[in-house]
Amino acid sequence: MEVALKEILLSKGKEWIGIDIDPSWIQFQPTRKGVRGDVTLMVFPFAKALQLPPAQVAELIGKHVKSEVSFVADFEVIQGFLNFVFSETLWSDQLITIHQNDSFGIADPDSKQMVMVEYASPNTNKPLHLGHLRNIFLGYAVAQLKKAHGHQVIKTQVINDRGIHICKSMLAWHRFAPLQSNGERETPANSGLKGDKLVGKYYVEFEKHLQLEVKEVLARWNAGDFSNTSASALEKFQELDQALVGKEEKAQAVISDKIKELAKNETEILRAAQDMLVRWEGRDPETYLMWSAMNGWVYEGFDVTYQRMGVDFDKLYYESDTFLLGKDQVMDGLARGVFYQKPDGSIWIDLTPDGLDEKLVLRADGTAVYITQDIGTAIERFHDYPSLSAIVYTVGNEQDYHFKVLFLILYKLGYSWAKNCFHLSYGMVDLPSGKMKSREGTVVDADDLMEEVVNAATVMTQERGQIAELSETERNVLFESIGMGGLKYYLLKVDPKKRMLFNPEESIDLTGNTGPFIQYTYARINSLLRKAELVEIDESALVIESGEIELIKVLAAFPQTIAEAADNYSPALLANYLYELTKAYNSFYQQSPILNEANEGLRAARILISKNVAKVLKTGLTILGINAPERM
RNA sequence: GGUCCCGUAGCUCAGUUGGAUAGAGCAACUGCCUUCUAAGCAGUAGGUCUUUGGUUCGAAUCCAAACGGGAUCACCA
Repeated sequence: MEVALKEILLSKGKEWIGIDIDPSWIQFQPTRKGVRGDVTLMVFPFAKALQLPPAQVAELIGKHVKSEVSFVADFEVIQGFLNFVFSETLWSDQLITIHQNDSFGIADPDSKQMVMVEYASPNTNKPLHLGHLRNIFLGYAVAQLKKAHGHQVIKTQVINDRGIHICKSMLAWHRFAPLQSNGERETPANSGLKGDKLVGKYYVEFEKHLQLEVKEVLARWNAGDFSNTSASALEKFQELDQALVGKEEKAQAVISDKIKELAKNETEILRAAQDMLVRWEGRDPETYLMWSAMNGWVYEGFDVTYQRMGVDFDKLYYESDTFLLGKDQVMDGLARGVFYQKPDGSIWIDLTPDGLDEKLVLRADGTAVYITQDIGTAIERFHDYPSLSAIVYTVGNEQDYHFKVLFLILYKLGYSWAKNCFHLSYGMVDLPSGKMKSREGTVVDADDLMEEVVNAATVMTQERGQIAELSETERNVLFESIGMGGLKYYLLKVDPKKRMLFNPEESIDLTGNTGPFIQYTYARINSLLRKAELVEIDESALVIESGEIELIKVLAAFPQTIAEAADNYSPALLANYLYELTKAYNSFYQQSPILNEANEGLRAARILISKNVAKVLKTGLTILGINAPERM
C-alpha cells in the first residue's frame, strides 16, 4: 500500500502542491497506537521545502489523496502527521490473500544465493554447556531464517578433533581409567556413561594431575632444585624471578602466571601428552586407534545431545582433515607480496594500514596456526560448493578480532566473497552468580539443563494441560516440546550480540514472554478450529471491524519480519514478532466471541483470522526450531 | 594503554532508514472462568533512556567527550 501511495505522490506531486516531490521526503510509518489511521506520512520535509506550516501541507495532500486514491477512505491531520485511513475492503482482501498463501511469509526456495552457516563447532574434550546451547540454537535458527528468506543453506560445523587437548584426555584415560576384571578400561558401553561425558571426565582428570605436578615443579624451583629442568626453562625462570623484585603486586601476579606457564611445560604429564600428539601426527597405530575410539565416543554423545536439541548438519569438517590446509595459500600469498617473511622464517601480514596489528600466519617451523587453518578451510568450502556466496560463522564475541582479521586477509588474497562473510558474534551467557567457570564448577551442562526444563514442563503440563485425549507417547512428545520450546525461546528472544543473563527459574516459566505462552495460544486456536470445522465460510461476505483490522495488520507484517530477521541474522526479531502477534490475538480472543458470534460475516472473518494467526505462529516457531503442539 | 561491544522501570529485555504520550514480561497490588483451553485477559503502580555537550522542526536512536561494565590485543585453539 505504501509503495502504491508513494508512486501516486511522486506522479501527482507537482499538480497537487506545485513543486516536484523528492523521493526522500516520502517517509511512511505505521500509525501510532490509539490514533485513528493505518499509515502515517511525515509532512515535515514537505513543509520545509514549501515554507508552509506542516498542518496546512498535510491538509492539502490529504484532501487530494482521499479524493483520488480508491483504497484511502479518510485522512486525519494531527500535529505534523498525516494519517490515512484505509477502506474496509482493503483489509478483507488482504486477509484473503494471506489465507490463500499456504507458505505465507516464506520466500521461494533457492531464489537467493547459497549461504553456509557454521555453528556448534565444539571441542571434543568437554561436554556441551549452556554457552553451546545459545550458539547452536542461534546458528540453527539463522540457517532456518536464511532458508525461509529464499537462500539455499548448508549447515555445517567444524569438529576440533585434533591437537593437544584431545591427547590430554587420551593420556589420562590410558593412565587413570581403572582396568576392569575383563581387562577393559572404562568405556561408554561398559559404564553406561555418555561418551562425551566420559572423555570430559578424563580431561578434568588430566588437568588435576597437571596442577599437582606444576605445584611440585614450582616447589622444587623455589628450593633451588633444577635437576629435571631444561636449560631454556631455567634461563627464563631466572630471568622472570629477577623481574619479580621490586614490582607492584599486579605486575608480580602477571609474572607469577608466566612462571606457572613455564612450570607447566616442565611437567612430565604435559610432556607425555605432547609426545602423544607427535605420535598421533606420525600416525602411530596404537595412538591412532585410541584417538579414533575416543573421538567416536564423543561424537555419539554429541549426537544424542544434538538430536534432543532438534538440530542437524548437512556437512561436517573435521579439523584432523583440514589442519594442513592454508599453508599453500600462505605461500602463494607470500609470493604475491600479500605476506612477508621475517628472518627467522615466520610469515606475517601487516594490517596496520587497516587499523589492525601485524599478524602471524605461519610459524617459523612451517606449522600452521589457528588462522592459517581458517584461511584454508574457508577457501576449501568455496571449492566444495562452487555456487556458495557467503559463510556465516556462529562464534562467540571474544573472537571478534580474529574474524575481522580473517576476512581482511581473505579479501587481500583476492577473494571477493570475503566481503559477504559474516561473523555472527553473540554475547556470553551469564548466570545470576556471575560468569560460568569450569574451575569453579559453575558450568551448566547442556544435557542436565535440557533434562531439567523438560521435567519442569512435565510437572506443569500434568497440572494444567488439556491432555486427557493424548496417548502416553504423545504426552512425552508434548512435554519435550514445551520444555525445549521454553528453553529455545528464552535463549533466542534476546538480541544475539548482547551478553545475556540466564536465570534458571525464568527459563522454565510458562507465562508472559515465553515459548510456552506462544505454544499455548497456538494450541488454543487449534482447539477452536477443530470445533469450527463444520462452519461454512463465505469469503466474499467477510465483515471486518477495528479489532480484526488490528490483527490483519500484524499478520501482514510477517513477511517483512522474516526478511529483516534474515538480513540482520537475528532470530530475536522473529521471536519478538511472534510474541506481539500472540499478545494481539489473545487480547482479541478474550474480548470477541468467535464461534459464538451471531453475525455470519463477522464470524467467518474471525475464524479466518484465527486460522492464519495459527499458520503464522507455526511457521515462525518452526523457523526458530520450536515445536507447535496441537493440544496442550 | 590501543581496538571493539554494551549501558532503557526493582529484575530480565523490546524499542533498525531520527518522529507523536519510551513499551513488554517478571516481581507487587485490583478485578474477570455457568459461553470457544484462565499457560489467558483487563487494570493500578513503577523512567533524569548513565552523564554532559553538539547536529535539527524533532534524539533512547546520529556525532563528540566523560563515567561504568565486558571482550580482545599469543609462534593457544
